[in-house]
Amino acid sequence: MLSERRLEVLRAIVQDYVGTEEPVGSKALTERHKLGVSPATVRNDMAALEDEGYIAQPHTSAGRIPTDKGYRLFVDKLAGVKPLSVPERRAIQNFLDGAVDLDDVVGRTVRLLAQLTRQVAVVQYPSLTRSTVRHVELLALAPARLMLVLITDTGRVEQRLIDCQTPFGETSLADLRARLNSRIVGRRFTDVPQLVQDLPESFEQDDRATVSTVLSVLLETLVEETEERLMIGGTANLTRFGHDFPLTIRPVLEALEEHVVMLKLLGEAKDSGMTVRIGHENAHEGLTSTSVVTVGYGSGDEAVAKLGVVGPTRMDYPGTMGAVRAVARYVGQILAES
Amino acid sequence: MLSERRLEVLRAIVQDYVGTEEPVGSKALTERHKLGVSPATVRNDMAALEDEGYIAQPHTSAGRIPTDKGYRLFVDKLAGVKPLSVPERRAIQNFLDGAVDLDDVVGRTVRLLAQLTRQVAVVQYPSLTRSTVRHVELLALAPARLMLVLITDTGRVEQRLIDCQTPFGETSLADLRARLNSRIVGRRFTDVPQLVQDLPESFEQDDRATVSTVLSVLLETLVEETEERLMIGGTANLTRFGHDFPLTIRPVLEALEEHVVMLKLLGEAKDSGMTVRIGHENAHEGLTSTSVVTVGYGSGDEAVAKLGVVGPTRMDYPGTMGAVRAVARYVGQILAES
DNA sequence: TCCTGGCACTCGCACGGGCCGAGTGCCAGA
DNA sequence: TCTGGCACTCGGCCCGTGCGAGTGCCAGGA
Repeated sequence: MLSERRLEVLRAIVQDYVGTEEPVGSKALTERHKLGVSPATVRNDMAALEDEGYIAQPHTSAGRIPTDKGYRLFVDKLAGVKPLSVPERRAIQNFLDGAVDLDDVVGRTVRLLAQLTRQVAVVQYPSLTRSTVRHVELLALAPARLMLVLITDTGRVEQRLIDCQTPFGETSLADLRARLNSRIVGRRFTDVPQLVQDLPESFEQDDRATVSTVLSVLLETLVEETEERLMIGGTANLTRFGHDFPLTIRPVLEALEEHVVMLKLLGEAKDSGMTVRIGHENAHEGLTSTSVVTVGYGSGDEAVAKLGVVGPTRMDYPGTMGAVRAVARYVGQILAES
Repeated sequence: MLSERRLEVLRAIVQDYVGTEEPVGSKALTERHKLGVSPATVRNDMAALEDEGYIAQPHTSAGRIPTDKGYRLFVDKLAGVKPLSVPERRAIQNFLDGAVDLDDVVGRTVRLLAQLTRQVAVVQYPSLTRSTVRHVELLALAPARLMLVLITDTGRVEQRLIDCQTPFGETSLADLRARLNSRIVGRRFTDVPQLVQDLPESFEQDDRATVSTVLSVLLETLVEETEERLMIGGTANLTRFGHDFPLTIRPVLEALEEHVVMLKLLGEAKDSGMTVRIGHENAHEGLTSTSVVTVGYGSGDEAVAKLGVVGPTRMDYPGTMGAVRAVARYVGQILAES
């Protein structure tokens, strides 16, 4: 177990390195922090910390920098979450209050997070897995061509074109529309499949094929709808990443563009509370030199989606965590109001 | 006026520089291109080209690189549009054919363009100013609560909730729906206002207020719908930009994130035909070291939106223009089919 | 008039040596 | 267990040098 002072040394190293972006040596440490001991003592402590794998030397005769493991210890034991200042909180609220619809809320949140943390912001759209069906509409565009319109309780609308093999009569259409709506309106997406399972059987032989087609398109649409979307912003902040540019940020940009990757990343985080994944803790290869801070947000007590930031492992963890948490809270409030 | 050969020299310089990314000298030029003259002659030509401002030397005793003006001449007079190969065309078609809805079409287009050109792709959603109404649906969610669903010929769907002061009967609703559709289906957004102007008068006194409300929401939606959106992708390609990294790409990333800026940029381009803006020809400051190749696309002969790529001024113009044009054509086809 | 070969010149860049200094590990003493 | 001292390491910086690509100019020839 590390002594109290050694932890203090580690904290000082992390803080200094985050501030200066340069390896920190024993002498500089004693000058900037009131550790109450001499550089020589600090050197011994540093050697111990290095043995344990918390810090490392880029090259002999250079200062130390924290390892992923070092940051992990820092985040878990040494750092708190730095609350935002009152003006910052007020600014967040003002900025988010101006949003007019869901897209706008998410867009503003992304910009806000990116600006506050000076890092890349990732905001997931509220998930629809818990959504319900508000209405299903079926329109005949042509004798053998239907349009299916699905309206969700979150206000989203999806439409699909359906080509049928055989023409579908107006009365059959009205019938199907009515039966569909009476069965699934107000029900959750996940419940729909079994609710409509036996529907084709109750139709005339001639219409069954078409009904089945319509149902399969409907189920497909529901599945697609529950697919999660996200918005990303602040990528320009990647330019403040490090010195060895192209190599570092290229994979990050690539990962960010693959929304699937990012969604998986968010999915791996805890549903409630804040998650910090540091460097190699991130499964995706392109993100092993980044840290990801995420938190769930929601209109009630349940988290409906997640948001967070992606930045260099050398980031200001307390400040970032504070900003992420604060933004998540305010977004939750906004969603609850609307 | 520049002689034929000097133009040829300029073309050779542009081609070599685009290929190697290094200043090109007179000797290398004569070796790689069959100019039929000696390096000394080429040197004289280069001096003349430099006097005219078409090429420049990064430093004395280095080769020449084209200036923005040089690229401009190259694009206008010396370069054609390089058609894509048959396999490439087939790949485009296959890739785009898999799209299920408008978002998917745009998303696939962005990825395709980014991959083909290895640059940043920008695709504007089909603008609705020239769009026509495919269908309007009115649903009663509650006695005094309606939902308006607007479907456009480009496949976009918008919905709005409408709270009425007085309940609106099912028959009136069906009536309004039918009359609305018969008047505006197939008509342009811009024509809709005058087409529905006198509609309230033909309804019972009791229903007029509601009809007016519905109409005003519809018109509002049409206006909002014409607001333009865009999707951007392939930003990872920025890492292949140049040598002096952070400074170059930071402003570009910032400009790309400001969709307003990009929309303005697209708006400045010609509506029909291809537009190439080189370096300082771009009004936005962050993009003065980039070239932007854009072209309109649409389902018919009219362009409904634009797409293009943003890359370094040192780009393969013929190839890029070919890819942009081809993608625009196929996207147009896809939109026309659906 | 235009092209060509030749020649002297310029200058960026890569290479190598030497110096400096920050930082280290170790050790003996308090 | 902490401290001061000391020798050592090694990366970064500065500088001088040599190389070579590239240039401009000029005189001669088609």
